[in-house]
Amino acid sequence: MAVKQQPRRRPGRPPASQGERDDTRRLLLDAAGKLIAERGYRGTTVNEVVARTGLSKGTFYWHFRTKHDLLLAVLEERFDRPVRELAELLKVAPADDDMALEASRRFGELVRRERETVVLEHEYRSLALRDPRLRARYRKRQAALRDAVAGGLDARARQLGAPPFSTPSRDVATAYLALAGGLSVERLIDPGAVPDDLFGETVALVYQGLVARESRAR
Amino acid sequence: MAVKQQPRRRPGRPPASQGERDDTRRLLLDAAGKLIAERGYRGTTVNEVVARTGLSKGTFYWHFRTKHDLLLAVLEERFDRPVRELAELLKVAPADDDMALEASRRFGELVRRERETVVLEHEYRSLALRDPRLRARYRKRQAALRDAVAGGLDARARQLGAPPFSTPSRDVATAYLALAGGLSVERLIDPGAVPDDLFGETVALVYQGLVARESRAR
DNA sequence: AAGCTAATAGACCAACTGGTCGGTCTATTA
DNA sequence: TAATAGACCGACCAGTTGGTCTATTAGCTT
Repeated sequence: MAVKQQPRRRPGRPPASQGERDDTRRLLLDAAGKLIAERGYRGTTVNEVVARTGLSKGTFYWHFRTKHDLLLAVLEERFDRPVRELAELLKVAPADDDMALEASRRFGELVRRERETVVLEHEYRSLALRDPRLRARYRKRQAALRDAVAGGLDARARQLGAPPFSTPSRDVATAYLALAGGLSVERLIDPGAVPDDLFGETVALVYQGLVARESRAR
Repeated sequence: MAVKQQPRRRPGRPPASQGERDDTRRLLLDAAGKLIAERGYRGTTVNEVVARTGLSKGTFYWHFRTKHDLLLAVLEERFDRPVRELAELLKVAPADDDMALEASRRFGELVRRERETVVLEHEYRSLALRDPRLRARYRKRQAALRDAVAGGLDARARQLGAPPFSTPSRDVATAYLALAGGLSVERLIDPGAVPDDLFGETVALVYQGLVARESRAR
C-alpha cells in the first residue's frame, strides 16, 4: 500500500527563526572546541560542555546525535572547511604574489598565534592515528593542502624561469607541513625554544638548498 | 544475606623470588605501553591493563600508586631515559663520524619504524600540552636532545673548517626535531604521502641552504 | 612449627559517563 | 483559539572508572 500523499502542510511552528537554532548550536560548538583543546576529546564530558553553555543535556542531544557527532562538527568547521577554502584559494591563483603572500600569512598566523587551533590540530592527529574514519578524513584534507602548497611552489618556480626542482614539490610541501605542525606544537610546550621566525627561516633554507643543488647539477 | 565468597580463586602469592617482582612490573609496563599507544592514556583503563597481563587489580596497585604513576614510569623508561642516553652519547663524541652516524641511524629508525614509539611520543606531547609537570619534563628532555644535536652540528662545522653558521645551530636542531616528529606522525597517518628518505632529504637541503647562504655572504 | 612479610587475588565502592525519556513552553497557523 | 511542531529541560539509567579493602598464601626467620 502506497503511502497516501498528504498535500496538506501541517500547521505548527515553522523552523523557529532559523537564527536561534544556529545560535544554540554555535554556542555548543564553541564551548566544545575550547574544552576539547583544554582536556582532549576523551577528557571532555558532555556535562561540562552543557555546563559551560548554561544549556541542558537534553538540548545538547537535540542538536547532536552523539558526542562523536559533536567532534566531527568541530573538526569540520575548525579545520576541514577552512583548509578546503585555503586550498581553493591557492588553486585559483597559485602564482599570484599577493595570493601566495596572503596564504602564507594566514598560515603563519595559524601556526604562530592561536593556541586553541594548534592544540586541536594536535588532537585531530591523535584521533586520526586511532580511528580509521578520522584518519581517512585527515588524510584527504592534508592531501588537498599539500597539493595546493606544491602547486604554489611549482608556480613560483615557473615564474622565476627555473625548471622543476629535483625533489618533487609535493614532497617539499609535505616537509613544510610537517615542520609547521611540529614547530607549532613544540612552541606551545616550550615557547622559549622556538623563535618566531624559525619556520620561515627554515623554509627559506630549504628553498636555498634546492636552488643550490640545482645550480650545482648544471 | 549477601552471597559470600565461593569462587574465591587462588589469591596468595605465587613464587616471588628476586627478579620476579621486576618481571611483574615489566609485564604491566609493557602492556600499558601497548595500550596507551593503542587508545591513548585516557582511553586506557587499569582493568584492561591487568586483563592483558592476566594479573589482577590488586597486583597493579601493589606495583603502582596510581594510574598516573604508571604513565610516568612508561614515559621514563620509553623516552626520557633512552633520550638521556642518546644525548650523553652525542656529548661524549660529537664530532666522531661513527658516533654521528650511529646516532642518526638510531634516530632515523625511531622515526621510521616503530609505530608504538611514534604514537606514544605524540601522546607525550598531548599530555605535555595540558599538564604543567609533564610539560616541564618534556621540555627538559627535549632541551637535552636539542643541545646534543646542535653540538653535533657545530662539531661537524668545525671539522669541515667552516665557521659557525649564521643561523644558530640550536635553532637548526629545533627545526630538525620538529620535522622528525611531524613527519613520523604524518607517515603513520598516511604512509603513501611520506617517502622513506624525506627526512634525510630535507635535512640535507637545509644543510645545503646553510652552506649556500654562507658562501654567498662572503 | 610458628610467625612475619611481600605479593597476589578479586569483590566492592563512590563518582561519573554517555545517552534516554517524559514532559514543558512558545510561536505559528488552520 | 486550539492544535501542532520545534526547541529545550533535567531527572534518571545502566555501565564504567580509578581506587580500596580484606583474604590468602609462599617463602623467610626464628
